[in-house]
Amino acid sequence: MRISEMYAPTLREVPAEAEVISHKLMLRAGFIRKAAGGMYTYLPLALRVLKKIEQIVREEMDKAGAQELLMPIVQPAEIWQESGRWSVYGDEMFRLKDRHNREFCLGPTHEELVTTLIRADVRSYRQLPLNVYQIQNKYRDERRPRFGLMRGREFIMKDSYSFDRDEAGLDVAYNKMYDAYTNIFSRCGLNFRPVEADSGAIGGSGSHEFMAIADSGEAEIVYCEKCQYAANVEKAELFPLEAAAEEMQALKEVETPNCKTIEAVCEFLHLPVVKSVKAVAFKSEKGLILCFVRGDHEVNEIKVANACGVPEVEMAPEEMLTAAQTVGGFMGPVGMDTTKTIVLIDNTVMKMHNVCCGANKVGVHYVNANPERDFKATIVADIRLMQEGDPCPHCGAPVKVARGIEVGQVFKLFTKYSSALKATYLDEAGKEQPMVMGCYGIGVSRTMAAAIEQYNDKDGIIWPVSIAPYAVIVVPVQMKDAVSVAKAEEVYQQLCQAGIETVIDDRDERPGVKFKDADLIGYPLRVVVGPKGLAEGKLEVKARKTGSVEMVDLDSQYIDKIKSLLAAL
RNA sequence: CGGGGCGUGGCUCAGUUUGGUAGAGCACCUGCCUUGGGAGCAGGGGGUCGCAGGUUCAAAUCCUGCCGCUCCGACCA
Repeated sequence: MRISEMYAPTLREVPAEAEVISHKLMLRAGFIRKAAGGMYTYLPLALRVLKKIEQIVREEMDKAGAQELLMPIVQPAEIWQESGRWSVYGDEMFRLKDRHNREFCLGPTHEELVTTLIRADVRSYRQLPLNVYQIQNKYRDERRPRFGLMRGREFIMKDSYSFDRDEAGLDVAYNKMYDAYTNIFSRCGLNFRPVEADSGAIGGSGSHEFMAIADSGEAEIVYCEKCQYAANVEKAELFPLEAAAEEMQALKEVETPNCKTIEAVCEFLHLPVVKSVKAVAFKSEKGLILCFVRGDHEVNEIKVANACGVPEVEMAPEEMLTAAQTVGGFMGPVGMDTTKTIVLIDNTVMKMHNVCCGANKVGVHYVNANPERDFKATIVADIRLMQEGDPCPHCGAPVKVARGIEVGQVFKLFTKYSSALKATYLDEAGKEQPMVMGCYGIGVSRTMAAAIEQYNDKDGIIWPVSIAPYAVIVVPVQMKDAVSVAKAEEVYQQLCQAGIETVIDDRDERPGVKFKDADLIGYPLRVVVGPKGLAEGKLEVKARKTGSVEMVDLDSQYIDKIKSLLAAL
């Protein structure tokens, strides 16, 4: 490819709309252009990267026994009504009608379509197991698309679905996908980590997310350096913390005027924050949920929802609360009617002694409150958010916290969709059984963005060789020097013939312009051909990643030398 | 959906407070010159100032409504 002919318009300045580094660099380096909020055109360079990633995905999926197919993006409403998700999905689904006024949606995911596909064709246990996948655009009308390709309304996804006779079969399929994903992200050069993820209403030990480690990631993960434990904070389980034994003191009301935060109360009463209990109120389909955690802990909303058996919770609006509750800091568990309101107490709180908590009166707290004697729970559960330094649930060592970009997820669906959509098979006994399903997703376009988030510097992108749009750029540096221009052309041709994906910057531009563009786009190797090097019979080969420059003799071995330099990256 | 910010040539932005001939840099075109890290000079093309109303002799500028983008929050198979 000749740069003079390539459609890759680079920008000197960053468009104002971009916030994260991958978005800025993809715009500046001529990889993407925005068509609408959360929707982007992939220019030729980006498409090459996406195809590289897709190829890796295909190879690993095929190796794991999955078969590629392609389902329509536009899906009929009926199957979504049948699964019950037509109404559940809400505004996040792009909906449309055809000329006959029939309803459709743009597929946000394909469980319904694939399940109705398979149920029509698979009747016998002899046809199982089956694992199918596709790579196509998905559509989710996000409330807040952001960060360029990291959270778009249209994005490229590899989604696959496994169908098995039973849970043992599902485990096999799941583990194959887990391994395939590990191979895929390793081959893409990502710094990633599989973490345990929340599996919501379906429950079980049924989900892992593959997180590309990046500060710009939207997800928070915890991990243990001693054992291999790693989890999304939403999921991370916590055992109750034991508090040292103490003799119970008499419950006492104290005036705490103007103390609106737990820190203020504790300071006023000269108590450590770990001796206090704070409250957080949520709204759910089961009504008000009052949660209590230790003063220095945070509530994990996902755990709250799971503990109460509701699909989701949100912060309670003021009108659901009393004055003492909303004025702040004065809500407490003592005296609550646990049959009328859901009082959800963190398991650590139930181990505490002589604690300070709100007295449900403005300006008043209790001290020396004790669980069981002074307050009870409707539900006791682990509802707090794991924090840095909390004990690892596997080995007890203090955990670390990091941020990640979710580039893939593997999920055991069990019979959620096969039951709803009646996807059954006949077993050996001729008995009808629901298929046991798993689903597995990879955000292909997001993986490209994640790679840039991980590999960049002040000059631009630094592509891992495996997914770089081209491996090598040849730069004739003195366009007036016909000898070196001709030599550059020859080198370019020979590298192409050797099967190395190469471009030549044949533009009549000054060297600085070419170098800046090459750095910005992030070709792994840059081969400069100029009078200086040629005088000594050498090429100047610079690695984008390390910045190291090597003078390579322009002899019969130079292509092998360049190949080995590429392999070393 | 709640709260903030912003919409002026392809890009980055000034001009809006205090109404009076639409600007700069970059990019683009022509020529000269230059060539190892985004050169220089000269000339040139390109903008219904987001849209629609309103006030005014006169609106990028003031008023009203709408749209879009963006940030924070909420939300997220």
